[in-house]
Amino acid sequence: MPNSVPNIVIHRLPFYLRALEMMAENGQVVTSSQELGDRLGISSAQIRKDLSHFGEFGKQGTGYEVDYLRQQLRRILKIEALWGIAIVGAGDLGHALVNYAGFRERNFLVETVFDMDPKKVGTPIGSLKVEDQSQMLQRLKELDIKIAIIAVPARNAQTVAELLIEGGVRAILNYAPITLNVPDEVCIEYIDPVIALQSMTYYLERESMEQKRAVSE
Amino acid sequence: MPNSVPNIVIHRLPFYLRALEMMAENGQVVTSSQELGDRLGISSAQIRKDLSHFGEFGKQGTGYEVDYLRQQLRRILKIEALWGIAIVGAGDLGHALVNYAGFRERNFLVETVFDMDPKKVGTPIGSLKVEDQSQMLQRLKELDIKIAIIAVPARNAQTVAELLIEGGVRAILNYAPITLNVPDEVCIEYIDPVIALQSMTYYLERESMEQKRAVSE
DNA sequence: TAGATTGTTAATCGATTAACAATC
DNA sequence: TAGATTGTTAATCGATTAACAATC
Repeated sequence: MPNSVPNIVIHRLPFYLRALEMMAENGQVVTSSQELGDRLGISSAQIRKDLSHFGEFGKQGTGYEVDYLRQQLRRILKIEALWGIAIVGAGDLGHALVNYAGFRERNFLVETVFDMDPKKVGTPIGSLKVEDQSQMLQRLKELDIKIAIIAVPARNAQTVAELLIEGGVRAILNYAPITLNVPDEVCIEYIDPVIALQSMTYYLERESMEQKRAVSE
Repeated sequence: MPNSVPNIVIHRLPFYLRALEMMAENGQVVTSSQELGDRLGISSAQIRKDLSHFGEFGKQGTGYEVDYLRQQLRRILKIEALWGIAIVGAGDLGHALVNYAGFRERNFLVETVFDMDPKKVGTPIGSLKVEDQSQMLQRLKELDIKIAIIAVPARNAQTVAELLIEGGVRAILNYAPITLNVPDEVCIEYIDPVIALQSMTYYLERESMEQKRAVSE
């Protein structure tokens, strides 16, 4: 794949888009790499460089039209049309995810939610009903689902991932606190709040006299 | 700050730790940079290099003692003792976070949860009661809270962040879909599932005949 | 025209990796 | 001893930034 765009650039584009969406909401018509950079804590040069991988979207002297750049970024990220997603795991987290309005607002539609616990199967969450995980393979194919979110305990996550992939899923957002093994052609992203906290405590000082007692093991 | 460890290295350490915790659970006594790397999809050289910023933890010929390296990483990340955290926002997400057992298991204790909605104040979540956001400043100081999680709508997030910082918070995990402006000395990490999804769709193909219709604006 | 800002180049900076002596 | 694996060096690779001609 010659001249492929660096992954790190792709990961910044959604942040550019998010800032542009907000500007558009506020009725702002044009912006500049300088302004975007200030908002996002990124240099203006980096923003121009990143965008230059995909074409020329601005005008010298004036900057970028918010609406146009927003449309272009949506096209580049392939999020102009709706993507259906499946959620696996109907615990507290699964519930919160199914009910999260931000997916629909930003063109992702939660089409189905699965759980392996017979007591949960059939119970309603929002407008959906929890489906049986044993039917997952078949249902994923029926619905032509390409994106899934894993919200099951760590010990089940690898098995679930394999089942998802067998069912045709090509992008996985994994909330289980474990690194998964997936083929190269499958995209995977991780969300683990504890990992995020742990990389901040490094920078904190333990200053208080009375340290809180550690959990005994 | 001479010779400071790159931020990207700090961000990998929690993943090393998470893998080691799992090995320890399985009763594994020693590991190698090779094995850790294979598990995490990272080169063995990178793992050795990362660790070398902090000292020598292995033995030539045999590798690393799982338990020892785990202890050292906990010390480096300053997570040997318990950290108290506050959660702001008692919606679906706030609920899921307060009830998430993974915090306690990994040495973070949710000490309090706030909301600005009078109807939510006083209601129980797990063993906590939702507190009034107007009391937040005072309560943060009383409890000596250094770490907080923002789980409020985007439009309120900046104000909440400023209040948290005024209350002494030095590390913020922000779930609101907006980039926040905080002073240099405050750590901030972001979790936005939609951003994670959007950087995966770039790599997906729109192959199906019938594209799902986009949301109209 | 004067001022502003883009897109792009080249230089700089930083991170990753290959390789290997040291040594368990 | 032979095999394995560390910690570290130097080379490579890639990303960021400064600077500026082009031009709106």
